[in-house]
Amino acid sequence: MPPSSTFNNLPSDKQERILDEALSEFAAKGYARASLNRLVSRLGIAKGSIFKYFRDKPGLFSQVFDFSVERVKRHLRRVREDTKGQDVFTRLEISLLAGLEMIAANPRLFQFYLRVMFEGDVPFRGRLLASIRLFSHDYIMDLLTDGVADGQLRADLDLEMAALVVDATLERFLIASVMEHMDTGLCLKDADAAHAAQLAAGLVDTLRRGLGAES
Amino acid sequence: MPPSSTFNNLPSDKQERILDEALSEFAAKGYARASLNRLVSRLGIAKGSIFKYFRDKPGLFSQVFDFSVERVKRHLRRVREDTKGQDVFTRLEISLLAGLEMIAANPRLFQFYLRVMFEGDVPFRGRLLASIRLFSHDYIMDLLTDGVADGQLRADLDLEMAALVVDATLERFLIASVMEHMDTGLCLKDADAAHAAQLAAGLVDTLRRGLGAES
Amino acid sequence: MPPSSTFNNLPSDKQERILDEALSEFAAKGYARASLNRLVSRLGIAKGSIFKYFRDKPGLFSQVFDFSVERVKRHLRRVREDTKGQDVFTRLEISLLAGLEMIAANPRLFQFYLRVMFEGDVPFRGRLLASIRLFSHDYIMDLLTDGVADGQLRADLDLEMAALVVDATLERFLIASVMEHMDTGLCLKDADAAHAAQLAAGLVDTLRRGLGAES
Amino acid sequence: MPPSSTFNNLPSDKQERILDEALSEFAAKGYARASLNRLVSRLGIAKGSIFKYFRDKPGLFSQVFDFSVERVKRHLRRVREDTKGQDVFTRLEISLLAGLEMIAANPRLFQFYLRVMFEGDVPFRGRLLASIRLFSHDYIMDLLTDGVADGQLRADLDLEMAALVVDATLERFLIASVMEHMDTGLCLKDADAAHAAQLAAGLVDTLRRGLGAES
DNA sequence: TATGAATGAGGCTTCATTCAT
DNA sequence: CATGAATGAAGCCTCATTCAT
Repeated sequence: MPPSSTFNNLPSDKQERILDEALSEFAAKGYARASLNRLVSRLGIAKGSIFKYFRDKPGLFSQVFDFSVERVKRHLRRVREDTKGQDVFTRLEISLLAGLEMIAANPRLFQFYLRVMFEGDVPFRGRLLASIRLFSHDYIMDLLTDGVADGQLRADLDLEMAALVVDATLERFLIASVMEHMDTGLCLKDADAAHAAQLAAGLVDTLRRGLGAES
Repeated sequence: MPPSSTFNNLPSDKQERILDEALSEFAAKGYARASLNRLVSRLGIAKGSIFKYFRDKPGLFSQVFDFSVERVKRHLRRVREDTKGQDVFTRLEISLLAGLEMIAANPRLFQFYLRVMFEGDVPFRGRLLASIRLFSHDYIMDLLTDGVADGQLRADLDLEMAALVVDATLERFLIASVMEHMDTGLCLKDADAAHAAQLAAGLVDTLRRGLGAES
Repeated sequence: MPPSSTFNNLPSDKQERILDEALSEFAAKGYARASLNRLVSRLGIAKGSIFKYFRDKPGLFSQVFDFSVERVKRHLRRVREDTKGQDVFTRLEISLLAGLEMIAANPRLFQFYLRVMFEGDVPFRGRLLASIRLFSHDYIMDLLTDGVADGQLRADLDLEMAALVVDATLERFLIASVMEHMDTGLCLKDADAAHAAQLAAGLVDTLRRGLGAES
Repeated sequence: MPPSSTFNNLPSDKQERILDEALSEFAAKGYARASLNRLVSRLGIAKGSIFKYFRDKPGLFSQVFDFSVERVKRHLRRVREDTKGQDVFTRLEISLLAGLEMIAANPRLFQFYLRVMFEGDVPFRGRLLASIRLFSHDYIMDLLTDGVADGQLRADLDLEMAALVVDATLERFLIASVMEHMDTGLCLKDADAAHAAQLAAGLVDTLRRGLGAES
C-alpha cells in the first residue's frame, strides 16, 4: 500500500517531518499504544490529514517502516560502494561499525525495529521482518560474491550457507550490544562504543578464520 | 506488595487459574495492551474481583511476575539439587537444557519475560529485571563454588568474574534460541530442540576450555 | 430506624469506635463520597457487619448523626446544669464559648454538620436539620425561662420570639467563626480562639442590651 | 487553562448551553458527584466531546466556574456603571440588592459557589475562592474611592480596612440570606425578598453611621 | 453472629476513525 | 484538499450491597 498521492504531492520536507515524528511515536510507544492524537498535535496538522495520507493506522505504520528502513539501507549501500575493492572482512567490519554508529546516533530506529520484533499485534509484521532479512542477506551476499571473485574466500565455500552464518552473527551482535544497555533506554553510551568496536574486530577475525582463504 | 488476603484465602487451584490466565494475557498482549476486561470474562469472574485481589493492574502484573518466576526458580533449584556431585560443566549443560525445555514447554513464560524487557512503560520494570538477574547470578555462583571445592575449576579463578561470563553466555544463548523462532510465535519446534541441544553442548565445551582445571 | 439489636449487643467501646470512625469518614468525604470499604478496612471488621448493624449506608449515616449530636447535647446539657443559678446572659456566653471549644477540639463534628447542610442528596436531611434546630431552640428556651423567673429579662418579653433571635444569632456566630477559617480546613487556631471569645462577649452584650431588664 | 480551541470554535449558543447545563450538574451534585455521563446524555452529545472541549473533569469545572462568575461580574460591573455619581451608600445598597436578585433569579449559581466553599476535594478550590474575593474587594474599593472623592466618606478613612469591613458584611449577608432558606433548596421566596430588602437597608444604614462623613 | 468473596453498575478517560464544512 | 468536531467502544477502577459459609 503506497502512500496516497495526496501525501506524495506534499513538499518533501513536510513529508519527512511527518514520517520522522511518526517514527518517534512508534519507537517510543510501540504500535498499539502509539497515539495518532498525540502525533497530529505534535505535528500541528489536522487529524483527518493523516487518514487522507495513509488511510489507516496500519497504513501509516507501514509507511514509517519503509521510510525508516530505507534510510538505513541508503546508508549501508553507500558504505558498500565506498569500500569497494577492499578486503571482504574489512568491509564486514566497517559495515558492522556503521550499524553500531547508526544505533548510537539514532536509537529510535533500532527501538522501532525491536518493537516490530517483540510486540504481538503489529500489522504486516511478517512482511516487515522478511523485508529486513532480505536486505541483510542480499547485502552480505554481495560482499561475499566480491570476496570470492577476489580470491579472498575459500573457493569451495557454499555462499548461501556462509551468508546465513555471517548474517546471523552480525545481527546477533547488534542486538546483544543493544540489550546490554536496555536499562538505560536502548542508547549506547560513548564509552561503550569503543568497547563495541574492539568486540566487532574480534568477531570479524573469527569469521575470517572460519571462512577466509588459507594463505 | 503481596496479593490481598482476599486472594490468598482463595482455593489454591482458583489462585493458580487466575494467575495462569493472567500470564497468558500479559504474554500475549504485553503489559499495556493486556485487557482486564478480557481476562475476567475468560475467567468468568466479576470485574471487581480482580481489583479486590490485586488492587491494581500493576499489582496484578507484579503478582503474575513473581508467580511465574517462582515456577522457573523452583524447577531450576530442583535441577541443582538433583545434579549435586556431578561435574560442574555437566551441571551447567543440564541447567541450560532445562531452560530450553521450559521455554519449549511453556513459551508464554519466556514471551512474558521478553515483554518486560522490551516494552517501555512496564511497572516495576527495573525491580523485575533485577530480580531475575540476581537469581541467575546466585544460581551460577552456587555451581561454580561447588566446582572450585571439587577442584574442577582453576584455583585462581575470580569467581564473580566467571559467574558474570557464564551468566551472560547462557542468557544470551536462551534469548538467541528464542529469537530465531519469533516469527512462529516464540515457540521452539521439536526439530530445533535437537539442534539446540547440540549447540548447548558446544557452548559449555567452550566454557570448560576457558574455566576448567588444566588436567 | 434504630440500630439493629446486633449492634446494641456489642461491647459499648466497640460501638463507639465504629460510630466515631464513621463520623470521621462522613466528615472528611461527605455522605455520598464516604466509602464503606475504607471504613471497614480502617475498623478491621467485616464489610457484612456494617450492613448487619445498620442495614444501609443511610442507616449508618443516620446513626452516626444521632450519636454525634447526642455527644454535643450531653455536653451542652451539662453546661446548662453547671451554670444553673447564674445570670442568663453569662450562661449564654458560656454556652457559646463551649460551642467554640467543641469546634476547636473536634472539628469533625462541625464539618459533618456543614456537610449535612450543604450537600444535596443526604438522606433524612430535613429530619436531621430539624432535630438540631429543635434542640437548639429548647436549650435556649430553657435558659430564657429561667431568666424570666429570676427577673433578669424584661417581663413583657415574647419568649418564642426572643428564642428565635438568640438562636439565630448564636448559630450564625458559630458558622461565621468557622467560615473565616475554611481555607485552613475548618479548624480554629488558638490565636483565633482568644479573638473569638472577645467577639462572643460583645455579641452577648448586644443581646443583653436588647433583651435585658432595665435596671 | 483555557478551554480547547475545539470548544471556542463552537457556535456560541452551543457553548453556552454546554456550560449552562454543566453548571446545573455541578450545582445540583457538587464536584465529585457530578456525572459527565449524565451531562452528555442530557446535552445529547458524545462522551468524548466533553473531553475534547475541556480535557478533564477538573478542566470542565474550572471553565464552568469562570463562565459563571463572569456572568455575575458583568452584571455587577453594569450596576456600578449605572449608579455612577450617586451616593456611595446608595450604590452599596443597590449592589447588595442586585446580588439578592441574582440569587433569587438563578439559585444554581450561588449553590455552585457554596459547593466550592464547603466540598472538600474541589480542584482549584483555593484559586477559585481567591478569584471571587479579589473581584469583590476591587469592586467595593472602587465604590469607596469614588465616595472619598465626593466627600461622602470620612477623610481619615483607611480605605483597605473599610473595604474589608464592607466586603465581609455584604458577603455574610448574602450567605446568611441564603442559609435561612437552604431547606427549600437554596431558593429565596418572594415574600422573603421583601424582607431581605428591608434588612439590606438596615445593614447599609449601619455602615453609613460607621463610615459616613459627619455632616 | 461474623465473615469476606462476588457482583455489576457506573465513574472518568483515550482512541481511531468518519465526514460535513 | 485540509480541517477538526463528533463519535462510541473500550480501557481501568470504585462502590454499595448480597449471601454462602
